[in-house]
Amino acid sequence: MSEDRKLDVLRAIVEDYVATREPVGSRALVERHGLGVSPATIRNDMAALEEGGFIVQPHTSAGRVPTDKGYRLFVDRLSSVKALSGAQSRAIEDFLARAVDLDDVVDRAVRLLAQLTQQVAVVQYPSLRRSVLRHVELVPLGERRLLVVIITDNGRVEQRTVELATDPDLDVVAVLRARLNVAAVGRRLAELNTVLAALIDLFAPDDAPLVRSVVSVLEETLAQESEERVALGGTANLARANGSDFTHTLGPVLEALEEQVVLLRLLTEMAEDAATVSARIGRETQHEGLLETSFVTTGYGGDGDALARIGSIGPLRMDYPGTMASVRAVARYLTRILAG
Amino acid sequence: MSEDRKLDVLRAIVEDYVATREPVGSRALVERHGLGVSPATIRNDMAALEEGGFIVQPHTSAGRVPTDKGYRLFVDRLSSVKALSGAQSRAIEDFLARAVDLDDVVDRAVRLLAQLTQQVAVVQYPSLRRSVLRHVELVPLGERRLLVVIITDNGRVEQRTVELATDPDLDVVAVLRARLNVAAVGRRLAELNTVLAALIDLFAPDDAPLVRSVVSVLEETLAQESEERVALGGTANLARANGSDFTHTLGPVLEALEEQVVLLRLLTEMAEDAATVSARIGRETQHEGLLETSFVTTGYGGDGDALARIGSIGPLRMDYPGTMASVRAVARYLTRILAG
DNA sequence: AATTGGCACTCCGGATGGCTGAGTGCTACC
DNA sequence: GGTAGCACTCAGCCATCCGGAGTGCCAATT
Repeated sequence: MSEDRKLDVLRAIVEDYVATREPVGSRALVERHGLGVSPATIRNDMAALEEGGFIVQPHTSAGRVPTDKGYRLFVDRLSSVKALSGAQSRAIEDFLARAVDLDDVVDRAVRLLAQLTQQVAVVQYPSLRRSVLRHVELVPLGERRLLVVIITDNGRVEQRTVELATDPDLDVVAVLRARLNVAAVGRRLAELNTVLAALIDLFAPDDAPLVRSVVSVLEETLAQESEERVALGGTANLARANGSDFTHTLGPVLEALEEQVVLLRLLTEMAEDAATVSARIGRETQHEGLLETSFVTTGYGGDGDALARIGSIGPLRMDYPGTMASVRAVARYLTRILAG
Repeated sequence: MSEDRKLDVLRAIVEDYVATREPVGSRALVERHGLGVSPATIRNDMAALEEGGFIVQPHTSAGRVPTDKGYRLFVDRLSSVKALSGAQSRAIEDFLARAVDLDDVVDRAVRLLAQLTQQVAVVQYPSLRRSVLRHVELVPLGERRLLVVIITDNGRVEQRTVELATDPDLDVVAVLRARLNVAAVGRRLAELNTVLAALIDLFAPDDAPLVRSVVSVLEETLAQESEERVALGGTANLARANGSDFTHTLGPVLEALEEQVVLLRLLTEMAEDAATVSARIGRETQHEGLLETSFVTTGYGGDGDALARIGSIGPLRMDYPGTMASVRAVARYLTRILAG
């Protein structure tokens, strides 16, 4: 009973099950794949695989179905990421390039990935903390209010209004704007706190309240944005007439998807993974609602370490190589667009 | 056979069916509501109602179920909008008041309404065209790019970058910024086009390309924003373990919800309705996927005519009075927050 | 003319039972 | 180790049956 063949059998089971959504038996296996042995032999191998926890039978005398562990082995050792066709690549790039602003880029990426994988797409907004400040703008709004606009190098714009005790002195605002920009532009937002603190001392005591307000709003915004946002799309694919994978377990899945916290936790965890394209399979997601679900993600927007992540969520029996290919492709073009 | 009793019967059928999700028969009807007549009498009334197209039986010898037309009559003549408890009102106001910016307000409103109605909530972003310009900011970004930021009185911020042929002259940018603000601030965005056109002639021919670029970006943004965006929440409520209303027709509904165009069309149509809280019931939505669905909306943010709309989507057999109450309540507080 | 009681009729939904076919595990054999 | 054969298991399907809820209609009552 060769080890190699056992792995071949597992691969074949995964592929067939993904394709047909039916438990796969020994006969079908030898017929559809060119393994040069008899069903009985395969049965022995399957018994061993079941022993190892890679496959199970839904009931006595049915075919076998991969377990989480089986898919995991498949992903880690038995599959390689497909390449997309040239036409597809061009279509992706083209579609993303039409975006008018960052929100639009994210929106398009979500729709695109949902379309490509026929699953749920998730795109995390580029992290404020890791991006580089390009400009800070202060706009007096009258009524003792000041608008603070933060612009980063990847096109993200964040705004807050500050309520002041008195109408601001326009000259002071101008000076503050200038100093802020000199001191902070070109720095990563994460390292901004120290720079900002030093700034306060440069102003006359009379102006301190204004400066302090603005600085604290900036700090708050940065702190708050460590809890990031994600965009979601393609939820309809979960219920697709075609693939009736969930039908009844669908509620919990939708609930999990609405809880951004859950997605964000997973995304952050996966950022630590060694592999460039990383996967969480079934119970690996550590979340009740996602038990029958896998999540494939990769980073984007980074030179070196990524700005944020993009991913696709689908049934346990998803087309892993295909999904990984799509996710990686969209991430690449996304990176290119944001850099350009 | 009194007309009044027939209507009472219809109301009772709707209420019972909404409560139990089971076709309701003549016996149950006389028992649960204090109609002082016998089941046989009710049967006659029901026959008449069926004749009129207000109810149907799913199959011979089952109870009756309201039709779209039946619900419509119920909504128009047989129900009145419930009032919310004081505690509920305070909770709503409180929750919305914590928002930090416009996006957050919208986000909170969606979550709140989804929670209140246990259905899908839809909030349209306040229209740019109807709001008043508060400030335009121009930020040179280097590399021949200029960021244009548009700020409206209700806190919405829109930004675009402009690609230029040459690096802009900073003095010209400053002048342009000043003139833009003088000319445009305080006006509704919809009337901006004419104002902007006049502006170009004030500049020297050398600067015309710059001015022209900025102006055309502004115009584009306004034009583009007539197709607005909506925020969605509570989709998980559709598949709630509790209410298995769709189970199998759920796919098309999710698809429809993802198509913002569909929702926007409905919202715009409903803005024309006379009633303050307006409803589209079943086929009235004119959309395949929403056949088994009703959509209850109302405007918000307006003094007089509304800035945008907010609404709730649920099964045909939703609690109309309750939903209408929640929608109206959230809209009111939303209006208050945006005005403040 | 409206209401009511009675009655025959319809039909859904769940329960029961038999059959089939796919698939397995095992054992004996190469 | 690989293979062939065989007995066994069990989900899924179909057909049948039955009870109950609910109706429509008619004749009797007020």
